[in-house]
Amino acid sequence: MEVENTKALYPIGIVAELLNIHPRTLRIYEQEGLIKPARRGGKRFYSNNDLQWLKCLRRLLNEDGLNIAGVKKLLTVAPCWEIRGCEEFVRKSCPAILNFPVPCWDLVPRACKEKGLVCTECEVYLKKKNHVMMQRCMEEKVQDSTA
DNA sequence: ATTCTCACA
DNA sequence: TGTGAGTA
Repeated sequence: MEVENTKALYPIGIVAELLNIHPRTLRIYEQEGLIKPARRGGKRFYSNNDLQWLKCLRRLLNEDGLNIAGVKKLLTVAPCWEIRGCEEFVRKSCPAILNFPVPCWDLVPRACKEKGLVCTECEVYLKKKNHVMMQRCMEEKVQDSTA
């Protein structure tokens, strides 16, 4: 049965235990804008989508040689909906990438625009590349590194 | 019992 | 990144 993956259910302690990530680290990820857990009464609560994203983030950070800055960059240049041509109603119910710090549908390729530069090819290339990376990452079966 | 923020190593 | 302090 498909429950709401967007519902914030887990407090930071549970998430930390489930993913073996120090609470401090989780807070830093949030501080860096890489994750946006819900807030209830000043407390953080993560959804299943958040967990999935965290697993993906972990892989990006630990295995794919990316750092926080790198992941941030990735997120700023990956308007997947534009690449896939998703309708608005599709975007709003996208199960994979949903609880991102910045909703994917709000992302706008701005790197070049701000500079008044028009490197369309480069932009498209990056978007596709990022899209593929994100898709693969989110789809991957994550093996808990429960050491 | 838990989490929060902040400072410090 | 991880810990300890002092709260809420």
